[in-house]
Amino acid sequence: MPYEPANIEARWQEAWDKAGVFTARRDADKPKYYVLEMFPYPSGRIHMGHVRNYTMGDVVARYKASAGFNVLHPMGWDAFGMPAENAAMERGGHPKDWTYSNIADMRGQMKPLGLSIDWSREFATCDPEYYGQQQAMFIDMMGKGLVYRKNAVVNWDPVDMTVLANEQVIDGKGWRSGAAVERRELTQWFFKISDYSGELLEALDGLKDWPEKVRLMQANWIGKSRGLQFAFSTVDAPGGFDRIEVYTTRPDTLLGASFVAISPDHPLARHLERHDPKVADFVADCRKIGTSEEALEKAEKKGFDTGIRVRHPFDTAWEMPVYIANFVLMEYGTGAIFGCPAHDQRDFDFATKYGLPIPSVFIPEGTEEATLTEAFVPPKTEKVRYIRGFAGDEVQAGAEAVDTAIEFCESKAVGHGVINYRLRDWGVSRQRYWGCPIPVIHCEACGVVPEAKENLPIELPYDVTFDIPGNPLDRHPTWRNCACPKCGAAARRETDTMDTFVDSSWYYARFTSPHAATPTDAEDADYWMNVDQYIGGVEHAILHLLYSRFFARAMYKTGHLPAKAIEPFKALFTQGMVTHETYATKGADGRPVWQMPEDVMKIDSGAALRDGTPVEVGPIIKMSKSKKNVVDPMNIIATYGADTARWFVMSDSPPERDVEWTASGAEATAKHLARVWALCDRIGTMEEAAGGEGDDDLARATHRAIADVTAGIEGFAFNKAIAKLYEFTNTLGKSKAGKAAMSSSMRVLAQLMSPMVPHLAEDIWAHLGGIGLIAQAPWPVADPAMLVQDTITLPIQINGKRRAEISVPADMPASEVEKIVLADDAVVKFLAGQPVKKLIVVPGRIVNVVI
RNA sequence: GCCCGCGUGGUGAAAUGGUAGACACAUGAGACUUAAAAUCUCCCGGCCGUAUGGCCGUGCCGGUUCGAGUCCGGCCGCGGGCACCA
Repeated sequence: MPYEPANIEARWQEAWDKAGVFTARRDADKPKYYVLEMFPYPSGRIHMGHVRNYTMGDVVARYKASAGFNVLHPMGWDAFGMPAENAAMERGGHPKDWTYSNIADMRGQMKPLGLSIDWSREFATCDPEYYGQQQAMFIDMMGKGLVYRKNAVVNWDPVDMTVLANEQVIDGKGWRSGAAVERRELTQWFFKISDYSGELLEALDGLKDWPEKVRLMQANWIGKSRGLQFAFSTVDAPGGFDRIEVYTTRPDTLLGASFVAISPDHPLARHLERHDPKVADFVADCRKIGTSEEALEKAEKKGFDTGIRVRHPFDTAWEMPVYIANFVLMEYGTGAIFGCPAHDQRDFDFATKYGLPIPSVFIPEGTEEATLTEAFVPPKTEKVRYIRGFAGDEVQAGAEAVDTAIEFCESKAVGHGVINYRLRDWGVSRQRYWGCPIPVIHCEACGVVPEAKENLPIELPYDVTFDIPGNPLDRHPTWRNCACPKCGAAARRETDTMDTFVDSSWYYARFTSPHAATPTDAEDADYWMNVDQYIGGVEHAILHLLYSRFFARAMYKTGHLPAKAIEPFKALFTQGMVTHETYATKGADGRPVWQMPEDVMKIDSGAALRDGTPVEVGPIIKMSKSKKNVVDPMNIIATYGADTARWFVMSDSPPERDVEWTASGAEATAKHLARVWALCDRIGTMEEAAGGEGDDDLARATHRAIADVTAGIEGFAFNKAIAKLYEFTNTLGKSKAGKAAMSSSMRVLAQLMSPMVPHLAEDIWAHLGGIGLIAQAPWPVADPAMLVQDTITLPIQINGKRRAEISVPADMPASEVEKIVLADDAVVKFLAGQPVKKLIVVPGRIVNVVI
């Protein structure tokens, strides 16, 4: 019988459906296990990153179910966002129709993968049922003081008259219009995530099952620092600005100050801007840089001397200039800094550019003061000699010096020590249609008031068009005009929608009770939370995961989650990305036009489109819609079957590492699975009495395989689990054991393979007399007695180089091993009579003879 | 620019500080076949050598250690994130 995946896969998927194997129900008698993969954006096509992500989750879900857990494994759609509006603008149609049709397409592509998903819990974030509950929570959060409004800057395209995302700003120009982008200030909605800065940081220590690197990245993002806040008194400053407050994390370098720099958005800069055209020019120039931190940091550092001077707090005769500088952020600290060029490279460059002094505060121990060619910035733990210190020992580490400097300044009433966080409040306003409407009403009499809950959901109106840029909600009078829920007077609805990160910050909680009339159901949330294993791309290491951690706390505060769920993800696994080469042709304006891999042909001189247009082959980067370097897994499934696609993405590459997609290899996987099936077929037709040689060896190999594969799956080392499965398959194929032993081992092989290739595994199971569905059979357990080895091979090193090896009983004491080693022919020959200085025996591992 | 990660054969990779290259892919050689495909077997880091074997080898430079792919310091290259991409 040949291996026919198309045939068996459909059959087993039907069998699972019929038996309702994956429908999750609360069951107090079983331990629960909630496994979740980051839900996809419904672009319309699944890509290899999805296949990798969801297969990984499926392996865990199927394994845990076999191991006796009551598993919840849901799926949904992160369905709001810009691509739907872009599609509407480019091709016509409606974002809602586009999105739901994409969801239907993608569901149709995912189902053949045979994932053990409880599809009865599926929802999309653009379902009014979902976003209505999100609006209810927004209102609850307003009630708890977690929501506020303030001014914030956005990228403004003056030609298209629309707000641009950072991604839509390319080299300071709008992606469609090509117009120079301006910064514009708008009143926007914010979540007070900064209330939780300290807690979100400290709680990272408790996330033992998160990757260290993610915790580090989050810690750095929150950016706790201790420093000194103090004021410089000004000379020749306008009225009301007799002091400039600054914050510094290096108060120990106060005597190395050479200038003060304020943000272009600092109140003093704003004041000067109104009165001095030259300041206005400079500030306007600063505002041409995009709003992203990356753009600011990469921009040429520029300053404008305001002519205002400040007095040094320790010496009123010492005056320093005040610059407006494009690299000072208004959002961090006080929006003003003092520059210490000797010990900060950016300040050094600035001082060099504007001819400012560069006095050293400390120098390396054992050296003399010298003219610096770059800033001297040793680690804060390194001891240095303070030549312009004012507190503490002459020789001390930066960290101590900061503490003593703060103490000293406090005692002299020059400022006070403060804890500062880099984390900013979360701006959630988006001036776009395809998002969750912010459920707020602007009333002339009552001001800004939350919508009444009984009016929820505030649904998006369908009758909108995208022929004019801008937010269609703004120009939709019947939707916009409403009654004030407080006084009943005519009022206007908020037209901002929420950041799509809000949608993805609580979907995991909604899955526990996807159709509840409140955001969550207390009993369901209590039973299923937390997510035991969360799996997704490392690119979400900071924003999505931090926002989710905040949102879970906000949901606890508003009574929508139990206290135990404030850290919603018990364990996190960040899979590597699926990468691919990028391809671009040159557009009319010289900017790159990205091309799909399937449209590109490799030719001798490089690559080209089918019509011969030359294509530039770009860097290998994360597959992304915007760069079009995506590959369609559907043809792999059509040609070889889902099991081949699943096995292939799990084999070879470790799951946390990036993998570059290449077409080769899928065929080899299909061949292997066919070999496994052929082996099963052969065993099925064996004579009962045949063979019988080495039954015990096969049993040992089987238990070894159970132990190794189980360890591989538990440890997220799927590639190693698969290598062990290859090894075991080869052993089984060569075995001369009898039918009963072969058959039993083959069924174990099928079980061990079942998380990866569930359809083939079911078929083998059924073929060799397994009872019921393999999906419901208990996971095999290795007998420890079958794993012990009697003799082991010990390599012998001489001076760290391998020279010989010996075979000894596994439990031989070290003293015995030493004797055998020293008597070994090869060792004696190598020693050539030289005395042995040291003999290291690492039991069960290695012997090293030092001469 | 700042934060984080990664770098091992032709390729994907493996290796609690303990025999570098398990397990695969590709190439090559062979068996079967009239032939091809399929299947099976063998070789497969480099150099020297008939071989036992020897020397070199985990991006580069240095350090710790009896022993370093693994730990530490400094570089180089690539990737991720940088708050309005999802």
